[in-house]
Amino acid sequence: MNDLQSRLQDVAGFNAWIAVARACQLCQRALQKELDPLGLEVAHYDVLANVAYEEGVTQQVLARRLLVAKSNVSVLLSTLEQRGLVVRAKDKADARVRRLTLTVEGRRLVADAQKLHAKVIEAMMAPITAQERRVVEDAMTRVSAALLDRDVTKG
Amino acid sequence: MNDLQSRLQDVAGFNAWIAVARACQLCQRALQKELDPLGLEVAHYDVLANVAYEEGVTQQVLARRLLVAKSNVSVLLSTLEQRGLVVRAKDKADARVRRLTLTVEGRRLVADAQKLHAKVIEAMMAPITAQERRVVEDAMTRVSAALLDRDVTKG
DNA sequence: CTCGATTTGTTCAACAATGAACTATATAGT
DNA sequence: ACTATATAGTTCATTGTTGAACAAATCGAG
Repeated sequence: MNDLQSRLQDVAGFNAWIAVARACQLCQRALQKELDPLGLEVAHYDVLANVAYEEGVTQQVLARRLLVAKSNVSVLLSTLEQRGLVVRAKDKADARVRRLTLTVEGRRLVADAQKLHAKVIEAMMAPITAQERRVVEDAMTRVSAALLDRDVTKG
Repeated sequence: MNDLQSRLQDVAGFNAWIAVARACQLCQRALQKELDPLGLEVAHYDVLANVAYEEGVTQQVLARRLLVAKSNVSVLLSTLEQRGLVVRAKDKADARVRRLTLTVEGRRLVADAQKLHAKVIEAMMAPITAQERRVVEDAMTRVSAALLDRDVTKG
């Protein structure tokens, strides 16, 4: 097999992936710019949004879901707790785990943030048809599955 | 308009976007794991790959392309230069700019790294059909355009 | 020509994310 | 019961990334 001149460009899916990665980084930036006025980092927002989505979630689960280190979640929550946005409550059944809930102010802030987040998503998804969105979601879900699979298999 | 119970989930394209973001993070991780044996960070690889793609590129252009701070590019290049992988040559016409080129060893290393990168992309794109790839690339390109547009328009 | 405004790249201080080491609780095997 | 193992969360040192301040070179309007 002659791969002397095989270039990365020629790998099937390479250009598609570059487009995905670029869009992702740009989205991250746009979201951060929107959240700035709320004094909220994207990382903090991600935590709040997930707690809002599932009250009583634990830090470990949160870390796995957000794909960040649990030590990071710990630090982020310390800040958010000091700001009075979340509370870490001890679990009755298992003294190790802290169940996370939002305070009233936390709920208010995350609602505001989600409106801004929705604005960004709507703006950037505007040029994409409903059918394309379905294809993208479906394809990316399978990509994630393939990556997780590989991760489990190889290491 | 009653948006009292409007949730982020209901925003068209939200779930598609979550899938994209998740796939991106997982890919970043998988790539890092592959590059570890070469003693290469993804950030360093990104720089090398771009210089390989366009020899003589400047640091500013590189920073814009990679969507990172130019100060970061400066630091990354210092490391890569010390490792003997790239050279920063003064431009004859404009004494401010440094033209970047790979050394022989840099070329060798980036070739190895790109083989690993190709492996990751092939693995994760395997479950996606050629047609889907086209849709994804096309859609994500338009998403990037929309985000850049918004960025320019708004601030 | 020349003075102000831009552009390229560097340095530095602040900060955010990580992995490793740690404490404490819980679970399982004998 | 008792030890070993695993899990939840914290702390800390290290590292990477950023934005701001800066120096050097270029450009441009008058």
